[in-house]
Amino acid sequence: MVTIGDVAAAAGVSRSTASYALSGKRTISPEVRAKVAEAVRDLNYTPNAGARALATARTSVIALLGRFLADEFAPAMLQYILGVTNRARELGYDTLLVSEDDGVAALQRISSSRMVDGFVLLNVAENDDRLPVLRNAPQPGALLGLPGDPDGIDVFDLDFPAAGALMVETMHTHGHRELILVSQPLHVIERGGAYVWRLADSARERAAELGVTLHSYFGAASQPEVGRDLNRFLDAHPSATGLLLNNEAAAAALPNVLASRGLKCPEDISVVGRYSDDFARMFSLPYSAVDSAADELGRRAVEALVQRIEQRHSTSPVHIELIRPMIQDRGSLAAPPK
Amino acid sequence: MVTIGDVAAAAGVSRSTASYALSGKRTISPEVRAKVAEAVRDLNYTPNAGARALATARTSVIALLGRFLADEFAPAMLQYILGVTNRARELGYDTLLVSEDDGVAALQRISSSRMVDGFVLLNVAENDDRLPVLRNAPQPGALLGLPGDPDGIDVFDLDFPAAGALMVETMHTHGHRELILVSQPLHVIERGGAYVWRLADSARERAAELGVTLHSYFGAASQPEVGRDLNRFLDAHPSATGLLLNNEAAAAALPNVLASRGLKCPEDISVVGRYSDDFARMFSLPYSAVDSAADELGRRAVEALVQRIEQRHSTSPVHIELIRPMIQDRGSLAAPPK
DNA sequence: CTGAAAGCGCTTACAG
DNA sequence: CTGAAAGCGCTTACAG
Repeated sequence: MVTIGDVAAAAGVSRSTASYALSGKRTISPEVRAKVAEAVRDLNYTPNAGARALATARTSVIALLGRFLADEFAPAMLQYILGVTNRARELGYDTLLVSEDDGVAALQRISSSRMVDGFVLLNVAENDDRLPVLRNAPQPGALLGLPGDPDGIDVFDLDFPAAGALMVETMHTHGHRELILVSQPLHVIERGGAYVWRLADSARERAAELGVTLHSYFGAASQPEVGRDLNRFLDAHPSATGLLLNNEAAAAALPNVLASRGLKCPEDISVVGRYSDDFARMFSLPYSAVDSAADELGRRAVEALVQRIEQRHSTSPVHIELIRPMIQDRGSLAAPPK
Repeated sequence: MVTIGDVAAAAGVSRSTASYALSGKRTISPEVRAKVAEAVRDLNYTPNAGARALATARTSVIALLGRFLADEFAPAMLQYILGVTNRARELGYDTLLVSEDDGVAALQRISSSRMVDGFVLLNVAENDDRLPVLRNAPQPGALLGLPGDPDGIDVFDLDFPAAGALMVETMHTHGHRELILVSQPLHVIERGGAYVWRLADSARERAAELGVTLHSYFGAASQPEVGRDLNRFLDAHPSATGLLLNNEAAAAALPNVLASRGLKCPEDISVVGRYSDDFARMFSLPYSAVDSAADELGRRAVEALVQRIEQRHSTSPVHIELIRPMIQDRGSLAAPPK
C-alpha cells in the first residue's frame, strides 16, 4: 500500500509538505507542488480513507436510512435512492444504504461509530422514533417526508395537502361531481404514513367546498387484493365518474380492472394519480398524475445536508421545503360521460 | 466523544485490557470483563470506525456497484439491492451503494482508498471494463451477472440458457407450435447484456429441436414504445399462440395491449415471462414467469464475498453459481385456441 | 491474567 | 515557504 510517506520520499519533501501540497491548505512553491503531483501520479497514490477520517473527523460518507417494509410498495423508493446517491457523489460524498429493519438501532450504531458525516432519512413517519435519536446525534440530518414534529431538522416533501386539493379541483374543472379516492392501505397510516391522510383530508375538504361528492377508501398495496378493492369501490359507486389514486399499486392494477369492466379512460371514467414521472413511464401507467418528484426531493435533501456538514456550527435556520404539486398530463382526464 | 480510554479509566484497567475484553481475543478475568462491560454500558461506548479501520485494515463495509442507465429498467434492480444490503447486515457489514456512471473510476477510487472490504458488482456486462480493475484490487469481489470471462471472480446469475429452453419447452408441452419472443432492447445487448442473447439463442435452439417456430424480437424498455412494439409483433404473426417475455417493460405493458386487441390470456394467447416474483406481485403482472431470483442471488453473492473477506488468503476455488430456472405459475399458460 | 508501548496513515498546530 | 512532531482512537505484538 502506498502512503503519503512514499509520496513524500519520492518527491524529496516531508510528509507534511506532501500533505499540504495535496490539500492546498498552505502556499507551496510551484516546483514542490509539481514534484508532489508527479509522485502521486507515478505511485498512483490515494489517501487512506480510515486514516483521513481519524485525523479530520470527517468521512465524506452520508447514510441513507430507508424503511423497506415487506407490505409496502418499495419500488417507488428507488427514485429517492438514486436522487440521493447521485447528488451526493456530485458533491463529493459516498452513500451508505441502510435497509435494516430497526432504524433506531441502525442510526445509533452508525452515528456513534462515526462512520458518516450525516443522515438522510427516507419514508419518515408522523411520529418517527428515529427523530429523537437524530436530534441527539453529533451529525446533521435531513428528512424525506414531513413528520408531525420536524423541530430542528431540515425537511423535504411533496405538499400533500395541496396535492389532494389540486386533484379534486382538476376533476371539478372537468365537470366531475362524484369522485372516488383510493389511498394507500390503512396500515401505512397506522405506521405513520401521515401523507396519506394529509392528502385525503385536504381532498375531502376541497370537495366539500366545491360541492363535490368524495368517497374515500384505502386500497391494498399489492395484487390481487388491490384489484378486488378497486372493483368493490367501483361497484359501490356506479355514478362516480372520477378516480383519484394515492396508491401506486392501485395505479398499476387499474388498467386490468378497467379493461375487465369494459371501461375506457377517459371516455367512461377520468383518472388522476400521484406517483413519480419515472415510475409512470416505466410501468406504462397511462394516467395523468401529480408528480411525486422523488429524484428532486432526494437531491435537495442531500444539498441541504451537505451544507450543514460543511458549515459545522451552522446557525442557518431549519428548512421545511414542501414542493408544490403539479399534474403531469397523460390524457386520462376529460369531461364525464353524459 | 467517548473513547476506549474513557472506558478503561471507568473500569480501572488499561486500554489494552479494555480492548481485549471487548474483542474477546484473550482471556480476561470475569470481574474485569464485567467492569468493562458496565463501563461500556454506562458511557454508551461504540468503537470509532475510522480508528478501527486504520488499526485493523478492515472496515466492515462492502461496496455495491450498480449501473443505473437512464434507458434501462431500473426498478428490477431494487430486489438485488435489498438482497445485498440485508444479507450484508446480517453478516455484520454495511453497504456503500455506488450509482456513479463511471464504474471504473468509482471502483478504483473506493478500492485504493480502502473504504471497503470487498465489492459486489451489479449488472455485469459481457465485456465489463470493471473486471480488470477488480482483479487487480486488493479486495475480493463477487459478480451478479455472468461476464464473458469471469476468470478468478465468484459469479452468481440465473441460468439464462436454461431459462430460454424451459420457456420454450413449457409452451411446447401445452401444445403451442408458434411463439414470439420479446427480448430487451438491442442496446442492452450492445452494452454487454449478454443474458439477453443467451436466453434468446437457447430458446431458438430448443425451438428448432422441438419443431416449434420462434419469432425473435427486441422490444423497447419503456412505454409507449414497447406497447407499439408488442402490437407490431402480434400483427406480424397472427397465428402465433404463445408469447415469451424477457423484458420487464413489455410484461408491464402487455395487459393493456391484450385488452386493446380484445385478447384474453390464456384463452386466446399464452404468456410466460422472466422477472422476479416480487416484481410480478407489485406490478400486478398476471403472467407465469421464470423467477429471476434477484433477492436470492444478491444474498448469495454477499455470502461468498464475506467468506473471501474473512478467510484472507483463501485459496478456495472460484464459484460460478447459475441458478436453475423455475416457472412460477400464475395461470397464463394453457392449450392454444382451436 | 494484565500493562506499557508501538503503529496504522493521515492532518495540522507549532517552529523556524 | 518548509519540517519535525503530536495526535486522531483503535489493535496487538512484546513483556511480565
